[in-house]
Amino acid sequence: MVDQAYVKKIKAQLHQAGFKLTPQREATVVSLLQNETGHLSAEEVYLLVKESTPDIGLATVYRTLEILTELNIVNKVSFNDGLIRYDLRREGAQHHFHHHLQCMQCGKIQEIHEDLLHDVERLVEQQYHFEVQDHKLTFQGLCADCQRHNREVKAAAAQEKKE
Amino acid sequence: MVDQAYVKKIKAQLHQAGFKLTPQREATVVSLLQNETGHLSAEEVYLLVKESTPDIGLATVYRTLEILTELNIVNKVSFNDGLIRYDLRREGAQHHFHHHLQCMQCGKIQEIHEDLLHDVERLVEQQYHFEVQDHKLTFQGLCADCQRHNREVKAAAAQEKKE
DNA sequence: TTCCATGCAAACTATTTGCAGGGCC
DNA sequence: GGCCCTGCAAATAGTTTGCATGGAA
Repeated sequence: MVDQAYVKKIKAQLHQAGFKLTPQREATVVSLLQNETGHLSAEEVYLLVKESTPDIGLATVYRTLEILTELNIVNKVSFNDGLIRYDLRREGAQHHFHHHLQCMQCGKIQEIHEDLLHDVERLVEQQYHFEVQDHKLTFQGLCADCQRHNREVKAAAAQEKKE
Repeated sequence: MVDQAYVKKIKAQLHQAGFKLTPQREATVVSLLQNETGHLSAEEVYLLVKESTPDIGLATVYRTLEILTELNIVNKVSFNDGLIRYDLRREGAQHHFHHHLQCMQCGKIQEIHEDLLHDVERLVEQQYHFEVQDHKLTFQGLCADCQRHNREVKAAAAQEKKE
């Protein structure tokens, strides 16, 4: 279920930076991998890790997430709910962090892994002389499910009016 | 210095939503307008407003910023420093929130008011069936000043090596 | 032994809330 | 009078830090 090769790679990255992959850190990484698109907060990661490693402390989770952020294995993201959320970069996604679709009705967060910004980044570099290293892009709007749901509600209301 | 017509418009928006433009609220709006690209935190807004309205409370600033957010006059933004920052939407920028360039070296935040995402949004709507209402886009990298600075440092180091 | 890493608890910081008072319609 | 708004202080919530302990090299 979890990509062991990726865990190994992360272990190597930690070692190279002078950190060890302790059982707590490994359990944290595994939880993140098992919820790759979960956009988990520190607390949520903590609760998940606790299932496999019950006596881990919340502070350790915070410290691990901080290390993973430093190593650019995860990115901090925020969807304006007051929490920092931790989002795993995909293996190999060195220069292209994925994009998000945030539904303002149901709150669901979808991911887009296609690189949509290549041309825009070239333009920014040329026009604003800004050297782009990374980006964060979130679209806010209505997901397909909520659009359908709204259409149905609207149709039902029209029907009722007619009767 | 401050666009009075815009203040009036905001006043009208508040009224329409059932709020009053009290002196405290007006002072807060004016401070935001005077620092349109300042990406101020609540605390920073508070300190600025205090200059003109010394006995305003921090809670009032928070409450005002919350109202302005609801009315889509400001947007909350976050640059991963743990603070919520409040960014004035431009008058008329109903459907297009501006973009940000965040320099990872000096921390400066630049704004881009050109709409760069029109085509990308069409693509998202067609391909992902997501109805885009708004977006948040931040590029992270090196601003022109820091690039120049780095080149100079590098050149000086090379020069020193030669001598 | 040395050094990193841990869990716990305390500290800290940003933000929110409760409440009594005050002003305006 | 009723209602919204305010300032203050207290409460809350997320995150960070200090410290004594423990384990691996």
